[in-house]
Amino acid sequence: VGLHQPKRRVRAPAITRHALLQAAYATIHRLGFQAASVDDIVEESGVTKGAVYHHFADKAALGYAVVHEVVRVMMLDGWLGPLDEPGRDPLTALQGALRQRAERHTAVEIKLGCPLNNLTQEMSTLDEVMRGAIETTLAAWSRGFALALERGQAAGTVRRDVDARKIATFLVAAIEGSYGIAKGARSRALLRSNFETLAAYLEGLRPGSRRGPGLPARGH
Amino acid sequence: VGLHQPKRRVRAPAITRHALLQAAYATIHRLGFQAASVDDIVEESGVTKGAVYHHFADKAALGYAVVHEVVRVMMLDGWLGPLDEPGRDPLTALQGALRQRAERHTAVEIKLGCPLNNLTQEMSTLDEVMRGAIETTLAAWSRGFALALERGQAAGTVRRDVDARKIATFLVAAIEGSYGIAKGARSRALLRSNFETLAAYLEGLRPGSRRGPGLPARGH
Amino acid sequence: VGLHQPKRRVRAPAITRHALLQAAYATIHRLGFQAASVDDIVEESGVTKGAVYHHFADKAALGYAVVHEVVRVMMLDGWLGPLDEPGRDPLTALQGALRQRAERHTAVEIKLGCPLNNLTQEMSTLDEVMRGAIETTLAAWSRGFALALERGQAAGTVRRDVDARKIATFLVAAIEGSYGIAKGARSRALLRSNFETLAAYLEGLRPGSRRGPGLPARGH
Amino acid sequence: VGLHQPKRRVRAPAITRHALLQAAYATIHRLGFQAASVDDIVEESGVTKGAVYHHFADKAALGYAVVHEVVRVMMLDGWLGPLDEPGRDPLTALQGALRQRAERHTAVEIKLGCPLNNLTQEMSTLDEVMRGAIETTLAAWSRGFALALERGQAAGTVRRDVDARKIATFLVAAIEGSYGIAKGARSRALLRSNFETLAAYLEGLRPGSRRGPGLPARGH
DNA sequence: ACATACGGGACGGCCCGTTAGT
DNA sequence: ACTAACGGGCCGTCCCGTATGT
Repeated sequence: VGLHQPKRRVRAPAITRHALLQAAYATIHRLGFQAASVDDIVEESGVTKGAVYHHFADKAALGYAVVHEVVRVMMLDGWLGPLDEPGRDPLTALQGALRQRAERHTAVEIKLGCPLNNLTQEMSTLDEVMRGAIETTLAAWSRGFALALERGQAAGTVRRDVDARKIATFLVAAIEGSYGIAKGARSRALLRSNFETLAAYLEGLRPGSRRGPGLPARGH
Repeated sequence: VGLHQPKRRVRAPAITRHALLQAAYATIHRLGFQAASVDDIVEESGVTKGAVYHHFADKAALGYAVVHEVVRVMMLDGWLGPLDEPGRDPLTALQGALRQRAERHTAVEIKLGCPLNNLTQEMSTLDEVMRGAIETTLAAWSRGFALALERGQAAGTVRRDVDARKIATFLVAAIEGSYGIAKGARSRALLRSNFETLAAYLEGLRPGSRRGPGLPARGH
Repeated sequence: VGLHQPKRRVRAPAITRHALLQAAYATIHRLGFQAASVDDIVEESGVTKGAVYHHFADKAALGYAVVHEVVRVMMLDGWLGPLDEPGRDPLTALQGALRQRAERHTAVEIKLGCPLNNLTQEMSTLDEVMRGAIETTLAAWSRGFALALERGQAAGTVRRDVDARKIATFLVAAIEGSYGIAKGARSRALLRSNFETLAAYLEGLRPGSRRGPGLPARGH
Repeated sequence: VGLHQPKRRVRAPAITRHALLQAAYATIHRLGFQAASVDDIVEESGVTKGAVYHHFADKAALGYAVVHEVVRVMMLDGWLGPLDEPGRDPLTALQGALRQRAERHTAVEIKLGCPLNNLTQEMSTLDEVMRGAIETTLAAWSRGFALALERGQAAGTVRRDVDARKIATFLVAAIEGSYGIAKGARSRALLRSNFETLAAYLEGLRPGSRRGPGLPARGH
């Protein structure tokens, strides 16, 4: 009785910090930023509160770091990564990504929604710094799409009479909106349907396309 | 001594309830559901906390009522109302609504985002009942779009080879996504751009359309 | 088991507030403002934390109220009250008060020191509002002494060639200093000695006094 | 990766200890003992927390050392030093010191008060060991005054019919009280006024003094 | 139908001290 | 001798809900 051995004491700041970021990311994704208490994150990460406030000035700073170091990387890797594969035109790559996404997500992921979108709606009016971090991520994402489309235009795989940047921001909005609606309806079918519609829309961006930007064919 | 007269005593339950709903809506729109404390709402409404818990079981119940009685009505009136005007085909009506929206919103409204979208992302994983209220609203909205498109198809103003319901849900997602992105970037220009892209997309749904569902023309 | 009846619920705001002020005064006197935790005060008063933050905005506001409503009244009643007795010249009254004070204080009171002096030294650099409350009290105290001395000068019981206000502030300083030193040395003898010296000093303020403001005679 | 050079490594224990004491003194003077966190002192001193707990057992021990090695020396040097000058009688020396003090202090020093007095009121009920350190300092100070007065009595420059020790403790109390009141009122004028009154009082201690222990003359 | 006093329970954020490491 | 990661605990604040009273 009374023998509760002291904690691990491993002295590995980088690992501790990383564990903290991951736990914070997961908890915030699950509960939202405000509902995720520091104690929740502490429990999830296995480190102590003292460590949290050693590595981060306050809960907000932890949140910023999560956006910059976890969410941003995750989003850009996930959506811009597929566009970098050589030998594939951007439209095909994007369509492939959309198709994969809807299926690959677990049920809970669909239920939890896109972490970036969640944070945007919850926090961007409450914390200007976090909004900045979010905006930076959104801008990088959109710019990645725009650059890919412009490369496609230069290579002749994307119609040249469209505004690549405008389409890029629309894509981001439509993707986030789809995640958002699917979260609200808790429905993978909805996410899939919207991603299909978006893929069809992309089809219309190909140079030869007659009827133009695709429309979802009748009868599912 | 001890003489400090109490607040107004106006025994008007309906008025009190209405004031409460409006104040709750405004405060939740401004701060989010969790950050909006009951005391905030009390202050905004001018009534007292006793009145709140007389009319509503708890803060959650107040939130549900806000979704059902304020947000839902506001959304459906705003987006489905224009479709009911006689003599206008649904596509033109929708394009008109999109054009108006981007301009009519005040700067703070753009900053605050769409209340329904905010609530969806913030709350639908935290409160299943509220998610239900949200889903109901989203479904009604989407169904309104679908019905209008189908009427258009029957009337010959909308192409018949497209899935009206699928397009309807896509429209809802794209609209909400656009509000969300614009909120994150705090940019009316972004909202306008996306709504223009969406309007162009709708253009492609007209029967005679050559190039198909419109694309944003080059050069701003 | 598990039957712990709810608290009293007496609904007597004035009494609650008074209990809070008294408990806060006592706890702050005992521990100092910073070391007196709100929980200490809650425990001492018997009310709950919710009640504290209903009656006072924060801990600081409670502290201000203690200064204004407890400490100030206590100091002014204690030191200026004796000067109001009719038929006694101010010097005699003051000398009497000094004599009584040193003896009447309990050992713990001497150990705890003068609450006003404690707060002055602990808090007046940390909280400007509290310093204001303290300064107000000190000024009222000093002014009370000055007015009494001036009345004495008018009545012929106090020498007219001295600056009453200057002497008044000196008396306040000497009294507070004596409490402070006695607290540091935890010695009633020291408090008594200094009050005697001060009483002798006052003797020299009488009109006829030859050798002038008294000095402590040799040989205790 | 992971390359971020540690702080200066200067292996100079005596210097480190001295820097720590000075920083602790300054920080405690500024904020009080309790409000001065170890991290504050660490930042002010430029050393690290490890160094603090290498040189001192805990925060309290650092505080004791500050009293013994900084505050005590400073007080005794400042007030007893002037009395050691050869060829000056103690009363004149003390009057000179009083005159100088009020003027020489910077505005912030007056605002911060006498460190010994601050510590006395804040800490002597909370920490018995620190109270001991304080009492020792006060006793030495008082004894220094008493010895000087007794030397004056032997030399014929101070009246022999007064109790030197009693006057000495009174002087200490009046000085500390004056600092305390001036701090509370944030007023140099008040400190000056009291020191003048005290100087006049000392005048009455001279052997030939007619009117006796001086009183502040009328008119400013 | 409403007003206000109040109960109780978290939560964010220090803050002191320890210890693995150099 | 000194650094910095970390442990654990407490404190002020706020917040939701209840209950008494009008």
